[in-house]
Amino acid sequence: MNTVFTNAKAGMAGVDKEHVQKVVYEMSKNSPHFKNEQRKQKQTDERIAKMKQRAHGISQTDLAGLTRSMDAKVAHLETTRDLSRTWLTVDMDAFFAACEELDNPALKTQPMAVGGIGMISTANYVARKYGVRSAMPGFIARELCPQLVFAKPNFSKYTAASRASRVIFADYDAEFSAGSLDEAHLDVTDYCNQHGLSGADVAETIRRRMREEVKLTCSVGVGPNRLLSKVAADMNKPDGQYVVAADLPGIKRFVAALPIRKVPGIGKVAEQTLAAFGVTACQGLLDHKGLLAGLYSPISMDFFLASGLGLGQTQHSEPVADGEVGRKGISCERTFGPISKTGELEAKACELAEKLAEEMAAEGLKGKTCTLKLKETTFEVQACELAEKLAEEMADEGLKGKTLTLKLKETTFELRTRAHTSSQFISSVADIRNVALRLLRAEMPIAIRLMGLRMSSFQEIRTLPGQRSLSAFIQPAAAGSATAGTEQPLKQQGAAQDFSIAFQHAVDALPDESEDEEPEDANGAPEPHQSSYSMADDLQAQSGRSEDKWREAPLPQQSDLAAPRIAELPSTDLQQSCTGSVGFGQFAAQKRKRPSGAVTGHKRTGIEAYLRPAA
DNA sequence: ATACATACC
DNA sequence: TACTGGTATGTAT
Repeated sequence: MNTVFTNAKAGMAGVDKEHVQKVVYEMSKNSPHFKNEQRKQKQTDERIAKMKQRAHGISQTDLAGLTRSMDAKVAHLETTRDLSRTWLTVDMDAFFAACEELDNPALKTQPMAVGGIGMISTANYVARKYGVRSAMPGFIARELCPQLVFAKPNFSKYTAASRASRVIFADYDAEFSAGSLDEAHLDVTDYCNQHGLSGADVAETIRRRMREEVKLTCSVGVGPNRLLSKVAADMNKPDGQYVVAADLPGIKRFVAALPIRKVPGIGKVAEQTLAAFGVTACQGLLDHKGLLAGLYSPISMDFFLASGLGLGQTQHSEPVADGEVGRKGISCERTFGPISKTGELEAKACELAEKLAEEMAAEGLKGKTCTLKLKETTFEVQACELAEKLAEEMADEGLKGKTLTLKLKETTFELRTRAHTSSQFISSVADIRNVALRLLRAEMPIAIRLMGLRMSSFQEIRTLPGQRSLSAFIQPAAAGSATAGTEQPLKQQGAAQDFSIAFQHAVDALPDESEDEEPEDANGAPEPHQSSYSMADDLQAQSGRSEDKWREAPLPQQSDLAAPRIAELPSTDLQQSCTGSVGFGQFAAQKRKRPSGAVTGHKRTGIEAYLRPAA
């Protein structure tokens, strides 16, 4: 049973859920994706079974001890409660879709989704009535709503609207944090005190200004911390607001009844594992704290209990220190649809086919062998292109990193990640590509639909005072491109204000902003022929691990970098057929030590069942 | 350090 | 026919 697209969401009231579920199932049931979903569900079921077993082994005595220990934890957490702050979470309504309607008002009355046949990122509220929602593949959406209009995503438009909204936010909290293009968290305590206003007043004002100045609607949550304001922002969507008062009994009542799935950080899996122990609302997190402590990690328990108590961040996280790299990683990933299989790749396939024709004549090779080699080479080309993209993005931010992670999504939708940490910081196309190709070749043969590269472990940039890069100084909010997830306080009110006043002009002007500084290589040609970093040196330095088979593969020659690359790249033998398309996906693999137990200033996602090693 | 999983938008 | 892309973090080894 596929439950992916049937979650209760804003705008889903009155939807024929049974019908939607049936359509989704019928469209999915025979696909590799569905098989993968079933595999993952089985994994979750097994995890739950293990947890049940473990729970069964907990004696009454153990349970009493665990409960006492959790009581102490609750008592401590309670001492950290701060009800003196007023937080706002502002969430734009159907953001991408609303931006498209701004440009084409005729769309307002039609069911419309931003995205394509493969994937939808946002649907307007008309489309949501049909069960169409974000993260739903377009072909299923079209089945649910045949009249559905698809709008092509236009990120510069969304970035411009986002910036216009941030100009407003900055008036109420200069250090607001942007969760994504369409969401922000504001500590409006000082503003409220200075102007004798309530959080609800500010929420009203922001919503009005958003309507007038950006021509979009948003929903606002008000609460004494980020958790509560965020949850509140969802309660009256769209175009509404909700206040969780800074009143302890009221907070406890509000949270007790809150379904755990509403808590940011509790997703589909945690919802299921907790439900297996009777926890469906946040009150259950407190009621069963002893049992849960026997099943989940201390980190998870801190998070569960804080959530159950309605505790959340009350202060902005530390600003990124000068010379520090704010982000932890940067990545590029791509799914190769039919497009990557046609055009250029096919032309190259023909070239190779010609070359191989002679051998075939001499040795009687079959055409199928030729095809397999082409497909493998295709992977390498994709890896090279991703390396180029990644290097470009890193150059934009002046980043150098040590750990490169290759992500592969097989045609079965199973994921594989392979990482290599270099002895030196690298950033050039050549260095990234060399590592990427090594990692990739060790995985051959493989049939994939998605490929990605991620660089992490960045070198801290130690700029001298006054040496901040021009682009970072002028456009702090734009430097990271249109990707979500980076938090960058807006400091440059002057420039941004102008932007807001001339919103439409700004939209037109935007594309220019992304290309500043850093002259590019002529014709996108490869980096200089010598590379600052040699993987061979790394191999020597790390010779203790020579049993890794990818380390034995020959180093790609620098000449491989010259276009056309495909014919020159050495290809290795494939044992089995690669059917399906080629793609990219990439994943983070990284750990940061965090003070456990510190709830404030600690963004937490992902709850894992914690199974202690068998004694 | 590496691999895999979960979560958010 | 057809199910994204980018970032962060937790768990296990």
